[in-house]
Amino acid sequence: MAAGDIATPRATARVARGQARGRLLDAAVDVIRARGLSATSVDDLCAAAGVTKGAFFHHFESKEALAVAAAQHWGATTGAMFAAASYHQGATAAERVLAYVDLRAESMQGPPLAAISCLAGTMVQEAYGTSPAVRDACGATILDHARTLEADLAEALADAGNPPGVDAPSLARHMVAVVQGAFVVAKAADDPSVAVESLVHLRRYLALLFGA
Amino acid sequence: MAAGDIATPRATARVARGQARGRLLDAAVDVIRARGLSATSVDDLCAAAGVTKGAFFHHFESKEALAVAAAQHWGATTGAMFAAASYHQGATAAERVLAYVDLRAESMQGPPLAAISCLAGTMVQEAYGTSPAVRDACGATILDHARTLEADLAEALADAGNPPGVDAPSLARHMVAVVQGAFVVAKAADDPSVAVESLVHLRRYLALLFGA
DNA sequence: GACAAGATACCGACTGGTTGGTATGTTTCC
DNA sequence: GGAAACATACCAACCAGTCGGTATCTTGTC
Repeated sequence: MAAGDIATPRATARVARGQARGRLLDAAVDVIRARGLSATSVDDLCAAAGVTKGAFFHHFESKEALAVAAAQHWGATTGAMFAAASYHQGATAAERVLAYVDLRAESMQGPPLAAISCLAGTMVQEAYGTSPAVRDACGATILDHARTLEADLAEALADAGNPPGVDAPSLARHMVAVVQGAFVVAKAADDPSVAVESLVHLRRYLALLFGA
Repeated sequence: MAAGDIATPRATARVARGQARGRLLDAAVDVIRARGLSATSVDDLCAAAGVTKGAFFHHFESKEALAVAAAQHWGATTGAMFAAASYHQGATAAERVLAYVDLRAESMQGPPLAAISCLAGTMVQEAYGTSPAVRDACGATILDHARTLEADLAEALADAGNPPGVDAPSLARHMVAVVQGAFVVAKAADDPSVAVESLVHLRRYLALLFGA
């Protein structure tokens, strides 16, 4: 651009320098969650992020590397959200666990169906047979989240006299399994309310365990 | 081939005439379950079925049409299997429901992880944002299966005095949700035993509902 | 604080391979 | 002999990834 030119706006909206990586990760979460990993092209991602292909491959060495980073980004984002949530303020462990289930149920009621899904859960099924790196990243995200539930579960079970055959780690994994399954049947029925119904059953199961 | 030539064996194994459609459907179930729909190419499917591309597009007008047919084929195959299963012979409705859960748990223990998944559940997540026809076919398969559980559930709940807030249709959908979620976390953990654990929790929930 | 020099961030045309799909020819069965 | 069931060659679009180049920032030196 010569010295005296007026600032010429670009035809395509472009993004400020230094933001490409973050915008690509955010766009990846949105687009991959809605359309799946292999149905999403690198060009799709670039268009959604307002970034060029050059920027994409400057920050990520491959589409697979972006997927791994997106899974970790998803885990960090949602992890921070759950860590800051108010369900931790319940007086008893059982109350905190049930409030967590309520929170998850609430978050399934507002947004459109395409948005109420888990990036890690969606990608782990797709990547299981094709990309060990993506599978590992998604698996770690899901199991890390399950682990954050274990302490309250162990305490709540102890308060209930430790019902035989029930342990906190497997119960935590069951809780995330129900959430993931709820996403699947919600898409099957094309109706978020069936996901909420499933969480109501999960809540009842937990209440029965804690109350008995 | 001139008249007089000896029967020349083909380099690639080819399949008897009239079997192409069935072999393609079977191959689709296997390959798509393992690698996902959009990661599976038409050529992959043809190779797995021992069939040429000409045969593929003779029987299916598009890859999407094959996916729809595969979802229906999956529903018919598994539907027949469950209809013929021995869990229907339980004396009480509660016993039949619990025996169904046991059957599903057993079927998660033998085969390799890639094989213990649901075609419809895997595809519905992937196709939700890209192909309404595939989504509908998968959704119908999943919800049809849930409906086959409703009669026993309604009877078992009635035997238990109809616990308040619990209805058979939503409980049936919850059961299939847990199964679908179990598949997801099994892949996340790369370990089928976490899927079985989840079914144990489902069984306990049902037993608590029926016994109270 | 000016300036050279290297490093980082980004651009976009291009490429080789793959994809879903087609056009047309051949075989088999009734 | 005609229709259904294939087979083969082919195509245009798309895809992940490359590469030579440019713009901006950082750092060391005086």
